[in-house]
Amino acid sequence: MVAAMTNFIPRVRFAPSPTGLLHVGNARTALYNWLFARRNGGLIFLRIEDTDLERSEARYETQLIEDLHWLGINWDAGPGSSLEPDTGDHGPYRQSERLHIYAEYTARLLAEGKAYRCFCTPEELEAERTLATAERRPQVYSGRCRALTVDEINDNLAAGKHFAVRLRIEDHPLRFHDIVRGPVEFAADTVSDPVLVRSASGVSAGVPVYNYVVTIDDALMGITHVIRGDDHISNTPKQVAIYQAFGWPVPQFAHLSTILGPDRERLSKRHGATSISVFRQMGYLPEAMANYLALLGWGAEDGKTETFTLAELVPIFSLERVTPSPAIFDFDKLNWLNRHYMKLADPERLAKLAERQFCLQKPGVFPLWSTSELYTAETIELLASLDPPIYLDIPTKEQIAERKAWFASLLALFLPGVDYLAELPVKSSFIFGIDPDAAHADPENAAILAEDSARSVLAEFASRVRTHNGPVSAENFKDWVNEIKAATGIKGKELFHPIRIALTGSHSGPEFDKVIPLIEEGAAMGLAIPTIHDRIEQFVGV
RNA sequence: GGCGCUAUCGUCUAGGGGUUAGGACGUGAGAUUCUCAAUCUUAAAACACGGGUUCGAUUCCCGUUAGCGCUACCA
Repeated sequence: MVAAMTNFIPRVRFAPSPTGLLHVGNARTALYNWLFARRNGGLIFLRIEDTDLERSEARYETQLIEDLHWLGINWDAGPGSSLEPDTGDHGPYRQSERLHIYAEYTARLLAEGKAYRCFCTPEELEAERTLATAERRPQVYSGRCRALTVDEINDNLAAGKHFAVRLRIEDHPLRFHDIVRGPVEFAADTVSDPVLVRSASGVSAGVPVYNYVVTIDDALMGITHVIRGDDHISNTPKQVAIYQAFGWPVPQFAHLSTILGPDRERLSKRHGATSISVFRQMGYLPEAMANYLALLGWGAEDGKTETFTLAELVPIFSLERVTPSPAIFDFDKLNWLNRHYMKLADPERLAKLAERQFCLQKPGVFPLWSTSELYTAETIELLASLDPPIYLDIPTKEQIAERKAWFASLLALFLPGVDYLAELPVKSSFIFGIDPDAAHADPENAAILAEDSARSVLAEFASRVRTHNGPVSAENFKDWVNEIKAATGIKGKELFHPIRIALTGSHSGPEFDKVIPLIEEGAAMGLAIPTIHDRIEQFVGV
């Protein structure tokens, strides 16, 4: 590799437009840039492409930075850089703050005759294009204004005609090396002389266009490897021509394939979650997301290993192993990875993240302890010692410990069955109470409950619950089940299903000897959770 | 229409002139369980098509087809 030859330091950039939430495709581009930079001892910059002032919004930039950090990606310069202030030696890193830079380069190109003024109107250009399509030719600009004489130009200027600045494409093939696709070549006559600077009157008058700006920025920032989406392949010959016109070295390119939805169309909102923020809100773990993204278009050399931390990825990542073909986003595999990382995750961290999900979905019961984290024990004591005392409506230390333990057993019970944390409150919903009417109304439940055996089981069970004092333990439950089995001769499904429906609203769910204590302990703790007794009264009372 | 990119199980991929074409997700079956999930075991599942080159091609070349991207004075 080039890097091995000298003390050459690769420089890459991630250059998103802050016009929306960070999409998984862009996130993967960012990740590959980051991995490449870290692998090769290079530098990575974040450059905000906000020249589209109408669509760009500051809040998207903030969110973007947050999402990248969440994934574990950092950068050496640019907004949000943790390593260097925004004033890096090649800044500023927002294109809107760089507008003053480009004019001198345009002047230089014009002076050297490498660019020219184009006075063609949009209508004329449109007519050229329709003609070209009709004649089955490539839609390239005719180059009509290339040969304008000095007098003609001056006349046009004097007449107040608007002009764009176009680059003169030399008559030789435009080639570039693409690390993931190999050599790519475009014939010169299939590429229009690109517009560098707009002519149109109005706000965008004289504003340089994307292809031009990107190229100048990349060159000025010393970018050596341009790693980006493959929707830029067709832009690349134009950019190469710009590098050549300035006599700048052409960087290496790596065009990453598109990420598709299950229907082979570009992944979009109608396929479900597509932005990093949304996955994050749903309670996906960043290490799962990063791992999945890394796997989407890249594979380890052994062809077998699939789970990697970012740190493990860095030493083995290589752009040469990136696949050129488009990849379909597989939610199932992401879920599998997320389950994998949930098993490995620190329980405290998981509990914190999970509690957040419950706070959103079960506000009547939660938060269990997180409010208390806003106050120190000293503050609480101090307030309580005032005259008159102020008691904060927050749990005591003992209560918090108790609740954390309870929540931990809830997690232990339900975590294996969920793909991501937001599913937790849904799957465990019955712990917090059920709707007896809905439970009866369910057709499968109704069929089970209609059996005579179900009636006798429930009657037997209810009488035991009613005569029992205090919380029902797993032992109590086991004894009762055995007693009922002996008394009625009913066993197996016929025995368990009706009880399960009465207690949980469904004929399937986690083991009773875990569920029963969870319910009773939660209720005993004063959480808004109906006891076994409450549930039976409610259910058989219907 | 033009230009370009792509093509191995349903999906992500490994491989590479001679292989039982490997792994993972998902799916099926079995074990376990009152049930679900989890877990373990196990099975099915692929080189798009047609021509070359070659003793031999899924692998190299050409073409076809299909998919996607670009085709703007958007980014």
